[in-house]
Amino acid sequence: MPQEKINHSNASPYLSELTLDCVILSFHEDCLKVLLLRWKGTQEWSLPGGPIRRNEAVDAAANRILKERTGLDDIFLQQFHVFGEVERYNREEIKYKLKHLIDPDKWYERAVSVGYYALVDHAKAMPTPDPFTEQCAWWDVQQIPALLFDHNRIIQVARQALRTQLSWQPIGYNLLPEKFTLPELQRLYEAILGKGLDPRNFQRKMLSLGILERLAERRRGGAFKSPYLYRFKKEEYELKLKESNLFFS
Amino acid sequence: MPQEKINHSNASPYLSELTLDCVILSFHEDCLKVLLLRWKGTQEWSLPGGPIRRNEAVDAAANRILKERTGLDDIFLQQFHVFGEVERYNREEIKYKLKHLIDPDKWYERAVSVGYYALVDHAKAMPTPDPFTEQCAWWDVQQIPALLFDHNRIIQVARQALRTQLSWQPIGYNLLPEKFTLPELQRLYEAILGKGLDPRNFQRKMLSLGILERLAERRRGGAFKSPYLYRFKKEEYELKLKESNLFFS
DNA sequence: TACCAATATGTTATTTTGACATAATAAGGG
DNA sequence: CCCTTATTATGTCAAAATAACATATTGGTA
Repeated sequence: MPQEKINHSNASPYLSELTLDCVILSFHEDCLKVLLLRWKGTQEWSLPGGPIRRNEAVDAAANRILKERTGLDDIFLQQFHVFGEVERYNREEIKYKLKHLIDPDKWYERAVSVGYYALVDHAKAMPTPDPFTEQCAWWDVQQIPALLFDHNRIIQVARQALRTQLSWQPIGYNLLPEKFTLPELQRLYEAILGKGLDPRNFQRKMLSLGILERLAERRRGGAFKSPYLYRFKKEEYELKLKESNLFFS
Repeated sequence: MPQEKINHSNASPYLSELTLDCVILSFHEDCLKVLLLRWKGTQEWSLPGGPIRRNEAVDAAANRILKERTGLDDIFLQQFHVFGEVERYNREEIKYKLKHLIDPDKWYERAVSVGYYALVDHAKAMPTPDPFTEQCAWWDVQQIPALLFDHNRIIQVARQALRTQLSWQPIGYNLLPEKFTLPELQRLYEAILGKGLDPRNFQRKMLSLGILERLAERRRGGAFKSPYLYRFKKEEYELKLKESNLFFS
C-alpha cells in the first residue's frame, strides 16, 4: 500500500469488504506474547492485519502479512473466526484517533474480518512495522493495553480457540526453537492454558503421544541440574495434527 | 433479491465480495441428510446460501438464510470455515450452466464464502426454494450428486468439522425431536461418525455426561421391545457446550 | 565443598475405556 | 393365545488413562 492515506475505494487492488487480522503469538520468558503495531504519530496499538488483494487467496494474504511482519515463512497459521458484525467498533472514535492517516471518504464502509492465529518462534521473528505504523513489538498477553478497533476481543477469541485446539492437538512445533526441554514445553502449555500442570503427569502425557525425541544432549549454562533436550518428530507430529479426533471407539 | 437476474454490482444492497453457504443437516431414517436446491430450468443442485446485506451481520445472514429455506429460527448454526481461494471453481462452466439466470457482467468478480453448518429437526423443517431455484429437498449425504460451484468440497469440510466437534461437544439438541430414544441418538452419532458404536459403551458415555433425562414414558407403536424416551436437560447441555475443553488437569 | 534451585522420575488409587453376551419385551402372525 | 422375532436394556472385567502425591539427582554458585 504505497498511498499516503488508506484508500479502499473499488478501484483499489484490494478487496474492499473483507480484511484479515493476525494474532501472532510467541513464547518468551515463560510468557505468551502477541505482536502489536503502534500507529504513526500515536500511542495507539492494533493487531497486524490488513486488506486482501483481489487476486490473492485469503490464506495467502494471511501468510503474506505474517511474512511482512515477522520475516517468517511456512508457519502454523490457523483461521479461527470470522468477525462479521455490522458495527464492530466505534468508527467515529477510530477516525478521530487516526485522522492524520486515513481519508474518511475512502475508509471502509463496512469490513468483515477473518481472524487467524499464528504460532512463531520468538527468537526467529523480526518484528517489522507496516506503512501505517512506526513500531512493531511483542506484548505480554497479560498486559495488553486497550487496542484500536475490536482487536482486544479478537485476541480473546483467538486465545480461547488456541486453548481448545490444545486440548486435542499437539502444539509447540512453531512456538519453540528446534531443541527445547520438557520444562520449557510445560511452561508453554501453562501459559496457554493459564494454569499450572503437574510435571510428572505432563511428562508422561507428552511422551506418550510419541511425537517427541529425546536427544543425548542436555541444555547447559543455566544454573542447576541440566535438563535433557527434546525435538519434535516432525512426521509423527504432523500425523497427530491430522488424526486428532476420536472420542468414541 | 427481486431482480430477474443476479446482480452483484456495487450499487446492490448486498456485499459483493463475500457470500455464505449453509450446510443444513438433518437426521431421518437413520441417515444424515443435507438440504440442496435445484436451479430453475436445470438439473443442477447447490447448497443454500447467498449474499449478505450491507447492513446485516454475517451470522444474521446465515440465520436469515436458514429461516428462509427451512422456516426454522433459533437453531444451532456454526461457522466452520472461510473458503477464500481466488478461483474456487470453474467460473466458465457455471456461467454456461446458469446462463439463463445470471448476467455475466454482474456476476461476482470474485467471492469469498463463509461456511456454516446447521443442525435441524427433520420433521420441523419446511424446505423452501429461493428465487433462483425451483426445488428444495433433502439429500442423503451418502448420495449427493456433483453440485455447482465448490459445494461438494464445502460439504466435505462441514462434515469433518462436525465430526471434530462431536468429539468434544454434545450434539443432538437441534437434530432430534424433543423426545428421543437412546438408540436413535446412537444412530445419529453413527451417521455423523460413519461407523458403528457399541450400545453399552455408548449409553454409559452419554448418560455420564449428565445432560440426558430419562422420562417415565416409552416409545410405543414400533414393533418389539419399547425403548425409553429421553430428553436433553437444556441447562446442563448448554453448560457442556461452553466448557468442553479440558484435556490437562 | 556445601548449598541451592531446578530437573527427573515412580507409585498408587481412582476413573475411564474397550471388549464382550444375554435376558427382556412388544408386536405380529399363526 | 402362544410363539417368533427384531429390538432394547443392561453388567462385568481387564486394560488403559488419569490424578494425586514426594524424593533423589545434579550443575552451578557461593
